Parts: sequence; C-alpha cells; structure tokens
Amino acid sequence: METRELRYFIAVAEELHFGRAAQRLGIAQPPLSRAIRQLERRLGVTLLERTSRTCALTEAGSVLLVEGRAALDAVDAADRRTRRAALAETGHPGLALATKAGATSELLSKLLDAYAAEPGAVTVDVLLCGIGEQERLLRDGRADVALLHRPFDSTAGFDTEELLTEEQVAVLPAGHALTGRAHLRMADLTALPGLPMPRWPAPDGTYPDGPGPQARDTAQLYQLIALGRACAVLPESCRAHLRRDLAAVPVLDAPAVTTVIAWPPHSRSRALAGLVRAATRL
Amino acid sequence: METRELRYFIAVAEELHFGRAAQRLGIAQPPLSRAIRQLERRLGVTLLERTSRTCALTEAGSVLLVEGRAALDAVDAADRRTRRAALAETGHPGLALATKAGATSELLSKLLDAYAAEPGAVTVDVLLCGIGEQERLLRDGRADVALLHRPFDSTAGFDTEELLTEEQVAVLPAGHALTGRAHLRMADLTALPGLPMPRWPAPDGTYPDGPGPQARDTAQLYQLIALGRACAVLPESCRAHLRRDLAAVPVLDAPAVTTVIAWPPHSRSRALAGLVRAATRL
DNA sequence: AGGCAGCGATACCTGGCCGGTATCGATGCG
DNA sequence: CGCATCGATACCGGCCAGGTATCGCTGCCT
Repeated sequence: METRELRYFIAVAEELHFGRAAQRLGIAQPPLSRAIRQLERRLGVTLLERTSRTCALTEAGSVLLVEGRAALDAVDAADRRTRRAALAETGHPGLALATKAGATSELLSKLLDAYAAEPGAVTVDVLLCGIGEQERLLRDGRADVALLHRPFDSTAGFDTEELLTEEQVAVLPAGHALTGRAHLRMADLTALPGLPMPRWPAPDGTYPDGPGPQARDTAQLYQLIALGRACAVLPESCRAHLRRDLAAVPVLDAPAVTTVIAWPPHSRSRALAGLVRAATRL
Repeated sequence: METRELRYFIAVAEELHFGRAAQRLGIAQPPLSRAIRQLERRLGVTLLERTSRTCALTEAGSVLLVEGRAALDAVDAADRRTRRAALAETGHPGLALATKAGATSELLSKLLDAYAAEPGAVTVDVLLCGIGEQERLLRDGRADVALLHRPFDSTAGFDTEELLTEEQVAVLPAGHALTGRAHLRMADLTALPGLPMPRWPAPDGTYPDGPGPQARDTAQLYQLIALGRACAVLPESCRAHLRRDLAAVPVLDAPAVTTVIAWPPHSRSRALAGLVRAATRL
C-alpha cells in the first residue's frame, strides 16, 4: 500500500464524496475513482458502498480510516524527525517539546534550565499548543517530547515518566463570596448561579454545546473569571502567577493532576534521553 | 514520502550496500541509487555518506531508519487489519490474539471462555509466538491484541490492562537436592554447578553467548531441565501442568510477573473492546 | 411523467517516472 | 600497476498516474 493511496482513501472516507475529495487533493475526480478502485482490488476488500448518488464506509473502510490515519501520522513523523535530525547536525533546533500554553511554566523553566546545564545538551524548541493538541504533535513528528496532564490528556501509545502531582484549586473573582472559605467541594461550584465552567474547543476547533462562555487559552479564561462570567478548576501551581483580581480556593474532591513527560516509545535519540533524565531528576 | 521509498531506504540502511540491497528488493542497483538520491533531494537531507567504496548512515539516516520502520509497520498494520475486518464481515476470523507459546494457558482459556459467553462475541484466532515476538505482531497488524508478561515484555506504545500478578518458582529436576527446600533465593540458583539458565533466541533468531543450553520453547526447556542440563525460574502458574519428572520451589526474591492484555491505542474495534472487558472481569 | 442536476464510472490520451542494460569513474588491494 | 568492486551516470522502453470528455444512473423538482 502506498501513502498516496492512503491519502486518497482518507480524503474520500472523510468527505464521503469523490468530487469534493478530489478537489481537496488537487486532482480530478476520475483518477481518484480509479485509485480507490485499484486499492480495493489490491486489498481484495470493498471499502466504500457506493450507489450512483451516495457513498458510505463499509466496516473494513472504517478500520482503514482509523489505521490509515495512524499510518500516515507515522510516515509524516518519520519525514519531520529526519529533517529535524539533519538540522540538528549542522544547526540548532535539537528537540521540539510540546506543552499546553500557560500551564506548568515554572516546572517547564526548571526543566529547561536543568537540561541546559547537562553536558551535550542541544537547544529545545518549545511548542505552545492548544488543549489536547500535544498528542497529535507527538504522533506526527512535529514534536519529539511533550508535557501532558493526566487525567485530561491521553498518554495512550507513549512512554511516560511522572514529574509532578498537584491538587486543584477553584479560581474565582477576587471579591466572590466563596473566596472566604478555606476549601470547597465540586458541588459548591456546580451549584453556583451565573459562574459556569468555560467551554474549551475540541481538536477540530469547534466548541461543544452547553452553558458557559467559550475560552481558547488561559488568558481568555482569566479575563472571563475576572469579569465574573465564569469560574474554573485548575492545578494549584496556577497560583504562582495568578492575576491580582482573581482568587484561588482548594477543591477537596477534584481529581489530582499529574504532569508527565511523554515521548514516542521507539525513540532512540540521545538528546531526548538526556532531557528525560533531567526531568526525572527534578 | 512514499512507502516504496521507505522500503528502499531501509534495505540500503540495513545492508549498507546498494548492490545487496537491490538484490534483496528484487530490482537492479541503478534504480535504487536513483530512488535514494531522489529521496534525499526531496527531504533536503543527506541520509548516507558514501565514498565509491563504502556507505555509512548519517545521524539523520539513523533517525529515518528507526522512524521509517515504525511507519512501515503502521502501514502494514493498516493493510492487515483492513483485510481482517473484511473477513470478519462475511466470514469468521474476528480477532487475532498473540500470546507466548506455553504460557498462561489456563488464564487464556478462562479468557476465551468468558469472552465467548458474551453477546456478540466473534471468533478469536490465537497466535502462539516466540519470546518477545508479540510486540512485533501487534505493531504490524498480524495481531489485534496480545498477552504480555511484565517485566519481560515491553508494553511501550500500547494500551494495557493488568490481569494477573504471580510470584515465580524455580523449576528443577524432580530428584534435585534443592527440591526439599520450602523456598529459595536467586543466589541459590546462580550458584548451582551444572544447572545454568537456558539461553532464549533474540527476535532475529540468534542466541546470545554464554553458558547454558539453547531453548526455543517451553517443551524444550522442560526436556532440558528433566535431563539435568538446566534450571529455570518461571511464573508459579506453570505448576498446574508441570511434568511429573520436574519439581517447583518458590523463589522469594525473583520479580513478580504480571500478565497484561495489550492492544494498539487507536483501536476502536467493538470486538476488541468486548474482549478487554471480559478480560478485566476475570 | 419528464427533464434536469449531480454523482460516480468509463474511455482514451499524454507525459513522467520506474526499472532495465550498458558503461563510467573512483578506490582499495594484491 | 592492473584488477575487482562499488556507486553514479546515460539512455531507453513500458507502465501508470493524471487530465478531458462523456456516459449511465438516480433522486428531485416542476
């Protein structure tokens, strides 16, 4: 199976429409029809059930959609990591580290300092990314290593080391009634009138339905809380750089958040090993 | 990057010789040279440092060798799992389960029975494989799920659930002096004259150097122990079907062995989910 | 009911690239 | 100093990817 065929099939499987898929791929529709037919013939498998009006995935087609995406990610990763390795030989960008924008900044700076002090350390590119985006970056090779936060992020398919576990606090407007309390429970927050949790974008950029304002990053979130339009439950390390107009109160029954460092399991990079070693020594 | 280019590059990187690599690929040498050169041009990266006499991998080339193998495995997996899914629609082979030959047989039979009793269960192909082979089968799609044994097998890159943890016992010839003891320590065994541990084949089929006879599977191992040529430390469940001419003694300081069920993290298969659910309920 | 629009399939052509053979240039070795 | 070996180059033929034109089918609208 060639990656070209996989790309073609995935386009059709996602669009369920040969014309649009061909347009997306920048080719004409007939070659696309032929390529899919040939892929089906070579696999000996019907991937799409097509009438002259409509397309639908077969069971096997759904499998190939999922597995094919994973395979294309792996091929992309090979491409990107090879390019990056070549740059590392002659120039500077050594490792790409993906982390959530606005999270764990002091852990991250401690990590970068500790690693930079090691002999043979290479430069580290920090990729700030949106909610849940790290997994994708790590999988398709745009990142070599990532900081993830359990239980929110999935660590499926990666090797990990735990770095830090912290309790969570509720972040509220500074003057809010609950800020006088020594601690809260989740029920106290869900019962709050007019202070819903914000909605975060899904990986595809759309927002789920529900109450609560939309927030794209922590800056927006803090702004919304300061305005009295939302509240949030965040790891307690956020207190270190909380705005003056916000207050934090421990939440006893919120799940603890564990920051882990994650990397693809087949990595054999010397630089990555050094970074992980530095991280576990923190 | 096309899979053809990846296959070509991996052949050359492994052989470090264009002629032999071309022979292995079943093509002539000049097209192979050209394909590699074109791959290098498209990546903008030198993969091989070649004089007119010799070839050596660059740093970037080593990265592409490792990442490319992973990518090709993912592509092969997509191919195999798609074919298997198509068969599952019309015919029988539903899930392929990889397990070590001769290990955990009663756990396995309990698992298969429990799953078969579930509504909507599909047939399960059991693939018996050699030491450490399960990882490869799972990665390239010949298996959908595997039983692995920590700490011997690497579970890197897979989702897992723990099924069973057991202590280990020393397996000795029935009449041996140590069989009278209630328990042993590893030091008792390594000190044994004339009863070394056997050597297991590496994934490439070769045996490591050292003392001890070569064993390919548990039947051979038991035969060697019965002959007084070796001893072994195995999970205690092996007692259930131990030959009459062998004896088992607990080893206090041997690491506990955990049997886990493992599957590729992106799997979305209904059948697989059912099997895992049955396994966790054992 | 009939015309029309939309969709996938088919037919046919062209150009590029893959793979083959022949050969060259370099280099280590006896 | 030849000779063997290895990778690169030159050149050619055939296949296949991709394009245009068109067909056949089907749902929908009037």
